[in-house]
Amino acid sequence: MNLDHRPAGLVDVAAKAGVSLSTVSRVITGRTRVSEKLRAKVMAAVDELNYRPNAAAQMLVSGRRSTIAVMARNTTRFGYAATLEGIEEAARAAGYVVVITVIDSNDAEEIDRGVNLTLSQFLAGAIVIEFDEVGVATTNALPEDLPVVAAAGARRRAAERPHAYLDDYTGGRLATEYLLSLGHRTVHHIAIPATRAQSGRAWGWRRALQAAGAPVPELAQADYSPTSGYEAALSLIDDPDVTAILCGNDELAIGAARAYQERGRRIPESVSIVGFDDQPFAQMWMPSITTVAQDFVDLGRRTFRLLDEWLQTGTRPSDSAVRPRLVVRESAASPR
Amino acid sequence: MNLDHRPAGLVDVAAKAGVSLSTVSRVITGRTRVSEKLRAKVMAAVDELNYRPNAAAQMLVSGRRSTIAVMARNTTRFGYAATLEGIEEAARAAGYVVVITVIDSNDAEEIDRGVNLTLSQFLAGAIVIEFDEVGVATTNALPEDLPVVAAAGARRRAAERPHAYLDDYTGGRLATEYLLSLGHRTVHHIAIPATRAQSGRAWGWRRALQAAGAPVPELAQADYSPTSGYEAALSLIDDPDVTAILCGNDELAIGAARAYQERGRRIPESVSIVGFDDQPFAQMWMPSITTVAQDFVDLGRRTFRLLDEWLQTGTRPSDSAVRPRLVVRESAASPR
DNA sequence: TTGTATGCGTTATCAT
DNA sequence: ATGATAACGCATACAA
Repeated sequence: MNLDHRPAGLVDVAAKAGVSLSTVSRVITGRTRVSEKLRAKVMAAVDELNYRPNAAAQMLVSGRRSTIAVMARNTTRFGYAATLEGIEEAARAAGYVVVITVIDSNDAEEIDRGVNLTLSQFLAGAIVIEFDEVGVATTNALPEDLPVVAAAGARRRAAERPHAYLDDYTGGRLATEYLLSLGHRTVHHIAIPATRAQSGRAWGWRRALQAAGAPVPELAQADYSPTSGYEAALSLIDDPDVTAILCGNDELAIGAARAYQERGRRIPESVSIVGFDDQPFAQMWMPSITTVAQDFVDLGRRTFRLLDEWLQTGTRPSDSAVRPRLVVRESAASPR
Repeated sequence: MNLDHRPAGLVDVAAKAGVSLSTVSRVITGRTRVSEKLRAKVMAAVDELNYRPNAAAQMLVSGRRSTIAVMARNTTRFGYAATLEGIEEAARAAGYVVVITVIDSNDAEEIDRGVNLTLSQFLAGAIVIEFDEVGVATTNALPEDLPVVAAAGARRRAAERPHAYLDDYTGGRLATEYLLSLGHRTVHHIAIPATRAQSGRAWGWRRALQAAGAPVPELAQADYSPTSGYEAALSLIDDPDVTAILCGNDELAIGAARAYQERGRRIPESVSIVGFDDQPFAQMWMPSITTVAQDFVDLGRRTFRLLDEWLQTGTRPSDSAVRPRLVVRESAASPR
């Protein structure tokens, strides 16, 4: 039958059902009443021809945009992936389709390519996962007139764009205060990369130390990987003053833990280690890792809600914070 | 100036540049030669008006589809996330945009909702991450006339769709043979869920055992999480015949390792444990986990290439396998 | 090389 | 309640 491969259109359905094109359109969209009789005929034709509306045409004429873009540097690391999950889930529930673009590097040209590819879509809005500098640069590269919200790893003071954020400043304080309350003289910090001079968690760590009148050690910079936590720990391991380490994420904490354990140092007897994020392996580790839980999936949902609110009401939404929670497990205890 | 918020169109640019609409179209698409003089004027107008082509209109008229859909049950677990990464990377390089839809459950209605949402896009093709039964069901729910390829966790004999797959049958054999060669009388298996009666790796495990004339123990069924590996190990832990365990993934291996170590059983002295996937934590565990490395990112790339080939040539591509590799570390050794 | 005219599949505005 | 018809923004065959 259908010899040429062009998919059936409204006209084809109309012809087969013996009604006008606009009647078919009406039963498809369902916005206007149509007699039961015709509706049935149309549905039959739709089924038979296996008709699917052409999204491009619909968008063109209606101007209705139903896809949102998510831009991120990474999609596999725990925090990023979980945030994406939250966004996708909320977006799908609201009838939006999600296109994802990863921007691998901070190179301006690279960013431009990604932005252009994404913008070639007919977008309702965009969400940037702004856990790193690439994210920040991406947000800045996006046009002013597109509704853009960010999922951020920390609060931004003077952000031009609305954002939902993890209150990791508070998380950093919480963890540090906990360690101090255990009797540690001070707390060292192995830090993840930050979008600013220092991450929110590093900031909270510093504040808590200062507030307690404790010395503020120089922080050890790492990236996100267990290996880098391992190496950072090696630089601390011979220092007898190091009795407690707050790590910027659980990967670092696990890497650091391994560095100590390999050398025969027991945790928490010899050093206390606290992580960040509460990712699945944290509680499986031996000893299980005390950590600051951050609900990334919720962050993703909130971020989408911000965007949705903007699109619905037309007014810029205000920022939204997700609170961290200290999860006490086995890797931290009183010194000695 | 631009009081009403309608974005600039080809007409606006043409007016401002003082040329015809089609000239503008030509410089935008770049498919036809335009004099340098006019091209410059047009570009200036484009810049000034900040013109962006309307993707919907372009698609409608050209019929060119440039977005592909990825459907998956999950996007955060290691294998899924890494596969998605590979797909996205390859697709972006080829100029495609990726929309992602997660199908949370095996419920037919749920699947239909996801499929319809996705298909409402103007798709060039779709990729299903078929690591589980939901993936299989999703593939089946997709229309025949849409180019669909699958990224599978194992080879499918009579698959209706082209697919790239992890040759985890071979991986299972490799790991089992290795354990046997170490001197173990047999190897137990803690299995991940499978899309068929048993996973490819379970099949390879069984075959290797049979080929060696070793007894084939009943397998312990688990899901994907460390916790379930922990629990499965608990059911094995009192059996003195269990000297070697092959786990369906590294999460299970780590969970199982913890179960033994918690009870004071040393690894590999007391039991050998081998994992699957080689995810980042495998080498951080103490002892580091011997595992079968699977390159999920490569799987993603290959899957996209299959689809791309199909779209370019118009002919169904043939399947593509990614080979596993045994990574020997510390968690397996000769018994006693 | 450049401009004019037509049509892509749909929704929305008119009549009827 | 239903049917004609005019946009929507762009690419392209054709004319100049």
